[in-house]
Amino acid sequence: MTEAAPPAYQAWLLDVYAPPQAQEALPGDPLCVWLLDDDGQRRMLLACLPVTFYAAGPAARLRQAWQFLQNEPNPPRLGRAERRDLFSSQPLTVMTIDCPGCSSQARLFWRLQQFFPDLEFYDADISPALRAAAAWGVFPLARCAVEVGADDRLRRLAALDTPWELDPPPVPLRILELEPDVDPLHAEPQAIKVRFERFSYRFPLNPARPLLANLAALLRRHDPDLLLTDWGDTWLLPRLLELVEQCDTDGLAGLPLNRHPRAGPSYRKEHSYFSYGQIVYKGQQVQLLGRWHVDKRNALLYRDLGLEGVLEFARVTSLPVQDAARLSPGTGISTMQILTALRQGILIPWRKQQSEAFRPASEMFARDQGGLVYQPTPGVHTHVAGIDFVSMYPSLMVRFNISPETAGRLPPDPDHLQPIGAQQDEPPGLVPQTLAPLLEKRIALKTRLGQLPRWDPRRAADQARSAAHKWLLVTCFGYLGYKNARFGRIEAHEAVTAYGREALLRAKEVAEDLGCSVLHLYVDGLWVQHPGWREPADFQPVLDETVRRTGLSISLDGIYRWVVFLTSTLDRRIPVANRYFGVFQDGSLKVRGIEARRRDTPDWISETQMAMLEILAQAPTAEDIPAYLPRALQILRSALQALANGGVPLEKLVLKHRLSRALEAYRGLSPAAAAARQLLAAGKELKPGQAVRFLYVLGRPPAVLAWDLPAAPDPRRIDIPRYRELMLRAAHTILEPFDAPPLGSDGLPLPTQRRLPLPHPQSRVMAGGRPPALPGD
DNA sequence: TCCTCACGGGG
DNA sequence: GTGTACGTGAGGA
Repeated sequence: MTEAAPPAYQAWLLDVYAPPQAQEALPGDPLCVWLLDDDGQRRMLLACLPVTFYAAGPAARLRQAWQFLQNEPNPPRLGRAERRDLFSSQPLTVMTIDCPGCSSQARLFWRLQQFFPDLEFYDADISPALRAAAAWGVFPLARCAVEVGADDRLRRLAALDTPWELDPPPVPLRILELEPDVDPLHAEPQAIKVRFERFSYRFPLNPARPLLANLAALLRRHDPDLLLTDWGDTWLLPRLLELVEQCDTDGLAGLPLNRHPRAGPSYRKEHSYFSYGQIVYKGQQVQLLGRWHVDKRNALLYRDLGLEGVLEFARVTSLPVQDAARLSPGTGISTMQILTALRQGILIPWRKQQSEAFRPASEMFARDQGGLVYQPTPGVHTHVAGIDFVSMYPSLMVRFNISPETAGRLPPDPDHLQPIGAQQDEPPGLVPQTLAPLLEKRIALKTRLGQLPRWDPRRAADQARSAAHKWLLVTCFGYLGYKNARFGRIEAHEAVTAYGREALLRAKEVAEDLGCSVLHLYVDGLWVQHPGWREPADFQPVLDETVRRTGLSISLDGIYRWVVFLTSTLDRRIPVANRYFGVFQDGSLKVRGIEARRRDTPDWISETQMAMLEILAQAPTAEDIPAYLPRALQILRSALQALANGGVPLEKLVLKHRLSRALEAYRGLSPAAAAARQLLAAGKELKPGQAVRFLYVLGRPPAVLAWDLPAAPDPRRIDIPRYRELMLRAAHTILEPFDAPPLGSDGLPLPTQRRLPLPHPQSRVMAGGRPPALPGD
């Protein structure tokens, strides 16, 4: 960043942002653009990007706003124009407000909406990175052509590739990893560990001066693009900044965390928010300028996707890498829709005003049914294939052009589901346009994954990238029906589920027409049985014909050696839709809804239940299962013995619950709330969305002991009978379908009378209700 | 027997 | 800074 940039060259785009507030008054209101050159230089260039936003409302108010803006210190250029509003058929007349750059736009908009809160605003809250993405066609890590002017400012930036490349050139990023020697929530760290490539260092926290000097030297020497930390948001970086203050070294220059000159990191406060039907807790964040900070412990997306997935997420959404690692996938899909709208000149509402159009309640009930859920035939089944639609909901949106602006004109009933090749007489809407390339790339990635040999090093990266796409595709459906989404519309949401139900029913018809019986249907998947069929090729005609009749792609999840659909534990006559387990022909298990799949189940129980299932999975056919039951029971008995002897590590008995509300808001004293209170008394406050860990102990209910207390738990207090009960219940779940006799408290079969076989209900009820889960594929 | 609370899905 | 299902099962009163 010291040498002058050549007038024209190629580089990777690392980041785009507005200068920090203290430095806003740069001439021309430029953006900061970070580039990584081929010679390894990291360079910050300033770039001008004029932006326009819009206001609409009654003419008299707009005239007042016009006057107001003209009296501002640096008045923007004003005008009148017609623009397309996604939610109305007529173009909208708007006041255009041209600003020299993003910072002045943000300031003007802030002033304007304070004095004119009754006006509607469009394109008003778009981040600089998105503006740049729309104007220049660039995205994070894009390979770019760069032209630099005589004033050393960026004159032209243009992407040479697209986010849809399957094999983007690898970007030689420099990554410095930082972590304390112990979890700072449980102990006071004594040292900080640093890793860069194959070097690692360990610096004591005390005394602070040499620590800071060493870290500063490493930051200068390696100049990393990414600081990858453990607890960097909540502990490490705040602590380092404190030490900088205390030592009164050179201030920020003493520890160059930021690459941006003369700017400190920015903080975001901790908060809890609702996502995916549950409260999520996000700790305080420390964001850097000119380099990225990602706290592995506080970045949801990073935890799930890893670096490769996060980079892919940033590429396809255009979100800056540092944000991409931390945000939820819902933000990603929303960003992509905004970008599509920006590029097409569609107005982007500031706050969504549009709400669900009034409809009589009866009609709501009739239409808003969610995914189709069947009642499975309970018990053990063989010769069953699991068949799933591939990315069903996003595929429906693309194929049937379901989008907020097209939803009102959709055919009223789903009989219009047409086979492949059907003509679309409307241009694709905003949502399908946004999704189509994503779907295409995901399919291409998955196809390639299927062809890569197991040992191929590209597999891991492709898998992470494929997972990033899956997240985006899964959330786009929820966003369509979310009332606060900018481009959401409930009718579009309902159209998707209606088409989905129709497609699933057609698949069922196909299977039945070809002589199969259908054991179960679940939103985007079906389980079909044919006594004579064993090979994938046998079921292929069902797949092919379903593709023909629905126009959607479908895939064979696998053929089961056997699969068990469970009944309700409260009423043995009622099958439940989403509790089942089975073994594919290759011996791998598929397990849904039972204890081992639940996050709140103690590890000891999950592991024992899975170990028992692994034994049953060794049975070559369903008829052989009885011969394998004794070995499964043996596993159970040794687990119970270990429990009785104190041979189970206490951490394997820990239950985890996520707190859904503030502690005061709990009505009764649930086990989780009781444990959280113990922690509060010990000075550890948990916020909604954080998990509380606890053990069951002897005593009056709720007899729990919080796990993260300062004092180590006393093993003698463990409620052994209760854990035994939980374990027997989990064992029962998987053994009962095989008519295994009931178990005594020692895990031995009880010498009682034979039980009656399960009654099989003849009537299959199709339940409504929204799908409990969203099909990705 | 009622009420309250957390979980699922994906990989 | 962004998805407020809905059915099941467990725990407590």
